Amino acid sequence: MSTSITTARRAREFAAREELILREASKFLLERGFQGWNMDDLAKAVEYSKGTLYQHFESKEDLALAVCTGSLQQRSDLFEKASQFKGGTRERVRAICCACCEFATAHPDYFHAEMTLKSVSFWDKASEERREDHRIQASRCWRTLQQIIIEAQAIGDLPRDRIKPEEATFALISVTVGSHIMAMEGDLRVMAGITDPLIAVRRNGDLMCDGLGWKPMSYEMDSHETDERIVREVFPSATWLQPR
Amino acid sequence: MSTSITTARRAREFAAREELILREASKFLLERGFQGWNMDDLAKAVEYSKGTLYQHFESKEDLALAVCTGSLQQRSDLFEKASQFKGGTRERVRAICCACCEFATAHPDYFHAEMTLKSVSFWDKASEERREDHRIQASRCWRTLQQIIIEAQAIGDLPRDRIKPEEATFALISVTVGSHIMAMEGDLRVMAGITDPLIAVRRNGDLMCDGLGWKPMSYEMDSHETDERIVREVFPSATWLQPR
DNA sequence: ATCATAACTTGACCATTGGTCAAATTTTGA
DNA sequence: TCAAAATTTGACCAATGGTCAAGTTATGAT
Repeated sequence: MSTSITTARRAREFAAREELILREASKFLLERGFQGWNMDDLAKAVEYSKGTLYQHFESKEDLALAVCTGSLQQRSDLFEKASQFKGGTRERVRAICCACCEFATAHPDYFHAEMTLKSVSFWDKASEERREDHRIQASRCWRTLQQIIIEAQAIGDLPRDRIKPEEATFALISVTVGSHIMAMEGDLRVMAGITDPLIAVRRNGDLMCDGLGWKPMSYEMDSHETDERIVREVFPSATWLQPR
Repeated sequence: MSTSITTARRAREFAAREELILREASKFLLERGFQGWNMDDLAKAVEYSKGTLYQHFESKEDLALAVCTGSLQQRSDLFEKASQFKGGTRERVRAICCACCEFATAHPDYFHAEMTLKSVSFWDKASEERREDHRIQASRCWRTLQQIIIEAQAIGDLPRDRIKPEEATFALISVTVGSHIMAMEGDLRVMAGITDPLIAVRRNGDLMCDGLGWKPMSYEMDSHETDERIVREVFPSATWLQPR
């Protein structure tokens, strides 16, 4: 009876419960921030005792990191989906920016949570395994974007002499993350006169691409029309694209 | 005796002690993150009792926000100093980017702390007065940059038809913040092959300016020579500029 | 010099919460 | 039907943010 017939079901139930915990914790974390909830609340919400929670996660930080990694995985999934959009390289980066918008709609406060976790004292308290998972997902995002950049340089849409692919990837990731964080900031939105923060995210991505010399330039293409095609083909259930 | 002769000294002593508390708390916050220290540790470090700390700050969050606002004030000061650099508009944005490098050197973990504080549950626990102070400092940064952009559009260095000044400001603030955060990320630095993160920060600022169509373009100017002039004239004690 | 009052400082104490573990409960397979 | 194994539980502990009555010091009038 080394592998009983029940072990498979057990494993499935265990995984399902972990899902449940992650789902509830995700709500708490994104709505209230790391400090805004406690493990007793969560135990009550999932209808298991606290001890059971600690059978899945070795600390509150470990759990929060797992939640973030889950979000990041979805982000990577969206990136990969976007990168398969049929079109020129420049349109495909635009699709990546659209993936960011799709992600931001589903996880509006992800980056705050993420930044909180990056503080030394948090990161240390999570398990090494969980940290590794997070690194893996982060690198998936990175590689998806980098792939498009390499291709663009090979085709000649993006200058090869001016910038190295890693530098371009770094620039685009930076502007995307920065725009997200800033766009979610209430006061800044007012100052910037932003009505739709997600348009601003895509716009900033465009500007960075222009800076990289990525052809065609943003003022040579119809962004809105491109967005409509991308949404139709890749994110049909998107809610964030306003009609013109 | 409505205003005794001692009241002035008292006020001075009070202010001095607040400085002391902020200085120590700043060390703790930037080295260990919000969770990495407690009020007892801090009380011991400043050699006052915990009760006295709470005469200055109404909660740990309130104190942490005050620390961040202090950092942000220094950031704004550096921005204003940089904006007075004698040179073309494009050189002056470069000077702002240099101010960011100067700031990042002195406050390497500022943005992590800042992001942590932005979580709902933190922000709520700080006093309204302290939150207002923070808003004021944030808007100083914003306005300094915006001023240069308006000037550049007036002179004709920056196209007026393509983008509104607030949009340009938003784009540059976003890329700066994003670059900072990403540049401090160990794993990403490896992937991006970055040896000096602060060069990458300035480079991204350059690329965004290029995207905005800000003349002269980055490939038409000698960035390193510009940096040397900026450092000599505005940040003479800077340590972050490598010789060519 | 003395003293009543005001201003300030202190640290014992409280409530909350992350984390543990012995005991209780349930499941398993014979 | 039952003993052993696996799982779940929640009382309990330690750490820590925050309070406040008691203690200490400074003040200015006499």
